[in-house]
Amino acid sequence: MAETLQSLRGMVDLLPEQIALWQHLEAVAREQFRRAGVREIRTPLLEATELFARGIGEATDVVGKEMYSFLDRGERACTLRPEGTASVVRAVIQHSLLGQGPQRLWYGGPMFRYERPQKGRQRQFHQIGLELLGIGEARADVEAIAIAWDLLEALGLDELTLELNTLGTGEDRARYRAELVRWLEAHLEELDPDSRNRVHTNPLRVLDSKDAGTQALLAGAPQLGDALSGESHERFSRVRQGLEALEIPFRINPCLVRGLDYYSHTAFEITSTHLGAQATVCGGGRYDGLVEQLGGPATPAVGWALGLERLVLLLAQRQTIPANSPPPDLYVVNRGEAAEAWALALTRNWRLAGLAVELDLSGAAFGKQFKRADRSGAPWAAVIGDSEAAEGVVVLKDLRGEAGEDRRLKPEAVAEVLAGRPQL
RNA sequence: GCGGGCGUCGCCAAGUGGUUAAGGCAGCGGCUUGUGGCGCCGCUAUACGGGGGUUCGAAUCCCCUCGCUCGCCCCA
Repeated sequence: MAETLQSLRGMVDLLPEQIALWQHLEAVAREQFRRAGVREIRTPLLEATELFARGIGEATDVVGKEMYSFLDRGERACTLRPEGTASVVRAVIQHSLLGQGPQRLWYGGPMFRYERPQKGRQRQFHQIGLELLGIGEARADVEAIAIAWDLLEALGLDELTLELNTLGTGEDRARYRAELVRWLEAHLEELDPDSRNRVHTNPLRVLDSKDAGTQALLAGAPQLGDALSGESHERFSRVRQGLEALEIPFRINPCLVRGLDYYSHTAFEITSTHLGAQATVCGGGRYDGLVEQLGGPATPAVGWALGLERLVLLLAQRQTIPANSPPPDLYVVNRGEAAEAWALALTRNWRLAGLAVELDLSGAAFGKQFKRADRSGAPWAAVIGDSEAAEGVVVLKDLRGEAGEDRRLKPEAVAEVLAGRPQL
């Protein structure tokens, strides 16, 4: 036997058994977006590396060490998209969509990050995301969050926590960052080693340290809230009031810092306690500077992304929906040269009439075929042997009924019987 | 990139140095050459992730390697 091949690390197959769950998820999301007046956009999986470098930020982990990047045959620097927002913004700019007014868009599909796989994290993973472009109102943040929240509720998920924070404007954050770094440098000796490393690479992250000693120390650190302008404060309170008015529960988390550079003002995460270490199901926020940074007109925007693998883990735990695809309506048992040819034609006609029909192609003994018919889960079997083929009739057998007798019917009558309108 | 755990048939799983490596499920064949669900019998070509070593002898011990998995970092 030849050596077997495997999918690449972190690239998983979704087998037929799991597909019903995924399709359910996608259907619920589509319906949610339809109701919310959000249109779908599809962008390429492959983009110029520069798009992500400029959009997400050179210094972030996503860009610095997690991208699937390579040179194509024309020596162009290409990257498999690690997230959706940058591509959507690029497309919106490229096609001047903002000239038509604000854009309410959603996207879905695979994303790629070169990370060590673990629970709820793959190298190829799937996101569904929302972007509201051209709307700067605090109400847009609230609406975006509400759409995500309602989508998760429509999936039957509860025990979710919405965490909320504000990052202020870029200037607010830069001012605070400098202040925080000064303070951290003064207390360098007291920090845990992990946090010490982050003082210069990602100082805001230190606030989120899991080390108890560091957390205690941080009580005396400068607060992001104090560095915010009055306008930023005002804006954040409008977001909070909006959520309260919609009765969407949330928790203020001053340590919540989004990793990507483009965020400003509202930042939020929806987490579950049933996922292990990778608890974030949905993450998002406002990114008012991104469109301009990518060469478009200054445009406020807010959005989020949902991680589908994590949702699937939660749905599978809850057994919210059946995981199997439905059985066929009719199983065609057939044997004999003339019968087999006729069965193929009949199967096609029944399918054209809208029935889900499985044709037994084994040519095996009737007994075997009935066994398979039974296991297929089909409620009915059509039996076609050479005598039926000669007479132009089909034996219709009720596989599930108590006293279901076999009936000899014209093939045209089969669809009627299955539809519950027997015609004798 | 760094830690921990694990790798026996398609799936679950016994076996921890010694004649032919249990068992269950699934699959296939037969009992039953045109009627299934139950039952019985049999099969899945020497299957212990791969390579090397120790030993009279290894799935069982050692080394290396690959893979999976959980966690760190980071993120959805």
